[in-house]
Amino acid sequence: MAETITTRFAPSPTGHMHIGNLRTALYSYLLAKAQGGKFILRIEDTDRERLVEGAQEVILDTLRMTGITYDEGPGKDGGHGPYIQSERLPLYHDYAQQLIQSGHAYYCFCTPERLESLKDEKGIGGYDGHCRNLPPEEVAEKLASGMPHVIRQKMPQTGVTSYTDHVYGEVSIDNAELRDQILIKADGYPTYNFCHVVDDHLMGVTHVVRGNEYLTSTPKYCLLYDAFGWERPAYVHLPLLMGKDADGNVSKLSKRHGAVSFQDLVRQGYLPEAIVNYIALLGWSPKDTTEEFFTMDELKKLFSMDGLSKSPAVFDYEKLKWFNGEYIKKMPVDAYRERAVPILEEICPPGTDREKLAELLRTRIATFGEIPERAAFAAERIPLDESLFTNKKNKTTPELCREMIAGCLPLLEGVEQWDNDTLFVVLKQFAADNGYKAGAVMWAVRIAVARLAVTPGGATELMEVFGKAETLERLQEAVK
RNA sequence: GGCCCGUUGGUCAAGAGGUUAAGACACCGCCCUUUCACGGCGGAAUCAUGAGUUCGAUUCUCGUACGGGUCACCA
Repeated sequence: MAETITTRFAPSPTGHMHIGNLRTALYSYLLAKAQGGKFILRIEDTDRERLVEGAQEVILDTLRMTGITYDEGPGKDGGHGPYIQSERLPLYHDYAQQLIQSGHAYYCFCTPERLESLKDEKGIGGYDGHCRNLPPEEVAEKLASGMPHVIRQKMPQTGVTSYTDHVYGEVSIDNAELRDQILIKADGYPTYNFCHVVDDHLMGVTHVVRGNEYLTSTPKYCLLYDAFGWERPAYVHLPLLMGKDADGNVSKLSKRHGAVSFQDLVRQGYLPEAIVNYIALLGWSPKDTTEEFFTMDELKKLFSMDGLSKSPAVFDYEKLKWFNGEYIKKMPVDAYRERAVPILEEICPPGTDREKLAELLRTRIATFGEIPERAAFAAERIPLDESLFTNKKNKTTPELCREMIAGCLPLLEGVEQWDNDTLFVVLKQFAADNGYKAGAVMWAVRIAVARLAVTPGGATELMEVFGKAETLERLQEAVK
């Protein structure tokens, strides 16, 4: 049997799902699934100060909405639980003790103040190893007296630590660069640096997929594996997602670049499928195809590590919008109506044909969030700006427009079958009978009805949306 | 600042020694057309830079520049 792989997604419950995190989850999931492997979800809630209520739900909801399903995780024990780090505390302490026994870790009693004094004016400066070689008696004494302490990893002070990343190749760091990082904090909780290593090993994770901000700290984790005598996992570091600010500067994607959480994007009217499709292509590209549209199932078949890019990718909201617009066009009619019509029902007067309007809007919106704005002209009669009547191509003027509208009004009043096709025939005939250009009549009527230069449909389509009564009132208002 | 990583059009990107250097978004033009949109067609636009290796470098090597990441009792 072929060797099976296991990946994981290990988010912190921060209350929102950053889009970069989501992409990490996606790639991690896809990597496992592309090879028939296992995907684990683990909650890393060891930062007690940043705990947010309900945050775990946000994570679970996001995964459910995007179709990223885990084989093991909270509520789905696969024999490696619990999957929430705060419920695994004794484990970490046992392993930390093991490291102290073997001389790979030690107690440190330095105060936060002393640590702070070690930093330079730019806030840079690491631990100096002050407690590295405390006499055992002193340690025992301080421990017995209940003095606050942390446990630090003892780094080698010479030599080089290297590992091979699947994206970036060999990465080497001088051990002298490594500081004695904290494994167990003063509050008894482990740091990410420590517990993720313990958990990944215990849970059988074979491939660690994460953002490239961990690229240079990975040697420290490798050293931990070595200290325990555990086999190091394969590392797959992902290029970062960047945002571009108004000045054109790029940096790690954050709130200042716009909506960056999955929840925000959904709230703005983006479809999960579109978001997934777009971010799948940010930092990865499929082989042998220029295709842009992929379902999760297709991605699962296509994903492979050699399609991963090394360079950071700028998140382009324009392209996301385009994807979303395409997904909206592809939605089944019923699903689309279910989302669009309620929005229109809230803002448009009762006589409006909301379903028709929704249909007209469909090819013109990129997100559902645009609907209220695009339909505002139907929500209420905006004042008519006479200058809109002037149109070069159709050679119309306000005077001519009023004349044409006044002329066709009686005809329209007699129309029984109030729909686009009928109205179009009637107005076209009216134009022909009176020596007007059809385009000119359409222009006049559309402007008079919508009071907008750009509308989500032609004159007669809008007339159908407004209904007979509202249309006639709007037209009469225009020639008064 | 030290260390690490990266650099193909405005953006996402394919290509990995010899190519007219794909494709997509955005942009521009034309067509379709009762406006806009959709759709169709076309266009402009890229290998950061210097040196080396080579018959030949976008592709390999080194330097430079620029960009990013990281140096927490955060993950």
